Amino acid sequence: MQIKNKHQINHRISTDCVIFGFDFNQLRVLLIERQPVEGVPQMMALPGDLIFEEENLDMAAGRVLKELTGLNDIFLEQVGAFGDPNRVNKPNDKKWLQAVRQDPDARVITVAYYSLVNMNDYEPQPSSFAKSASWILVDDIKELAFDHFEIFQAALKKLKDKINMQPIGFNLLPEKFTFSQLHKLYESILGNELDKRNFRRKMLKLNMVESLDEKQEGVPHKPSQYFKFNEENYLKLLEKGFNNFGF
Amino acid sequence: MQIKNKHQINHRISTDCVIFGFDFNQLRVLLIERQPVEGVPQMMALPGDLIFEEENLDMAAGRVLKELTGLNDIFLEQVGAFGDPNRVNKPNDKKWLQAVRQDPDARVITVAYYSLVNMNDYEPQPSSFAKSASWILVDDIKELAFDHFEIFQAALKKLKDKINMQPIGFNLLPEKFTFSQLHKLYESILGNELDKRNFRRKMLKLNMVESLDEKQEGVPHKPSQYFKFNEENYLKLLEKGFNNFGF
DNA sequence: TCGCAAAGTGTACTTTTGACACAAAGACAT
DNA sequence: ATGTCTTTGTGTCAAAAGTACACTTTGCGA
Repeated sequence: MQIKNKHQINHRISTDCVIFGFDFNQLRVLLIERQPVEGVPQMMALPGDLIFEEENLDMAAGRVLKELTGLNDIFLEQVGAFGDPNRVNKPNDKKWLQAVRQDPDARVITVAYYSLVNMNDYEPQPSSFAKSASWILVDDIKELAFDHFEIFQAALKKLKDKINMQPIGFNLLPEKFTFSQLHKLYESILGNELDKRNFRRKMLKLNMVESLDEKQEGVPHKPSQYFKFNEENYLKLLEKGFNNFGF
Repeated sequence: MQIKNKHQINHRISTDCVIFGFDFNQLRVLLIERQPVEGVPQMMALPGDLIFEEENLDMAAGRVLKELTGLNDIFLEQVGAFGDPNRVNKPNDKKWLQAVRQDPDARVITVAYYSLVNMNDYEPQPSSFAKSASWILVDDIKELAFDHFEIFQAALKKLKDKINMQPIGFNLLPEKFTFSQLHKLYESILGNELDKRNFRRKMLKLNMVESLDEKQEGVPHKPSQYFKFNEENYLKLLEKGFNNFGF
């Protein structure tokens, strides 16, 4: 192992975000439509951007999220780094091209994040790339540009694993929610059915949700009670050396 | 968000490896002694290197592992990307200095990996940085150079979480092992005691280990049976939609 | 007042967990 | 050969958790 010029390679680092939302029925991801490019099949992509000079990784991901959704202080966690010198499709919007042209040998490494947002809070932003954003059903995502499909899969797996270890699902719901919304959310994330009664029993036993003195109104059936997440009780659970919900 | 020069920043990407080993009693990590540098307190560091031109991330981590331990085809998994433009201590061995000097603004981003090796297979390599490597008890690691302590903690957490989801612990043991070695291994990783009988019962129920027709010899006490990991049975478990061992 | 649609509730059975103590095997020293 | 030392290996019982399953309640609207 010697000192060689081959170390002296430039890298472009970007960040891509897998932004999950929940429409009270199914799980969705916010994807952007890429500009059509000749000879390249049109595919959707994860929102992302190059990293600015004065930013660290988390800040860059937060910025992408903010520019796209208008949201701040949102659940955001790293998935990992992806990238290969032989990466097939190079990105081709203007910024990327400009950056890459100046140094054609630059490799692209992307640090992926996933984020959980309450879809109701989302408002499309006027920024250039945000205009073409839309919420796509997770089950309908079959391919994405670049290596974004691989990133998406890794993010989804991470979400599945983590929902068993931390109460992160509440980030996808409004502050007040019904039990069936919560139930459906867990089913959507985990990808399988959960018995309604057993789910409710376990949730209540864990003591993580708290019933509010408020009911649904105007629904053509028995109105459901509203609940909210109780963080204090969750912290108590943690102190007891808790580590797996077992869903 | 406009096209600005601030995008045009160069990055050095390195990889650092948290290499875990198990001495049949406690968990250890392979650390290297850094060259003493004036004015900088002497601390141990994770082995790592810049990424070569023709490599992808996984290959670079594999190369570091190989140069240090002589081992190939070892369990190796990404922990994540770390790095901050304001990173306090910059590395200071020669390669790093040379690389960084040519572009003093270059930011360092490191992609961390963790690896599980059988300590018995390890043989110190003659390569420069491998000479100063030694196995340090996990419990004795209180500080490391750069942001390596943070990386180490993230790797250890990942190991703890993952041992409940996949049978990765066997990578730390020889092919044949005794039940108490396995038991002690799980205790070392999880950081708490596990009841001997209950541990054995669960392991056997899961059907992941298989008893061999071979016993310890020459030990001044009742010799223990040898066991080995049974991968087939584990795959059957997976098919049943298995996801958590619950240790 | 009837029908509809979703909410909300309990029980019996099985499986898993958790706590706990003593006999068995072999090496070695006397 | 006998005793001592050290670690292996084993079973039970009670409590907790998980699983499977169906009917009543509520409010709206026709």
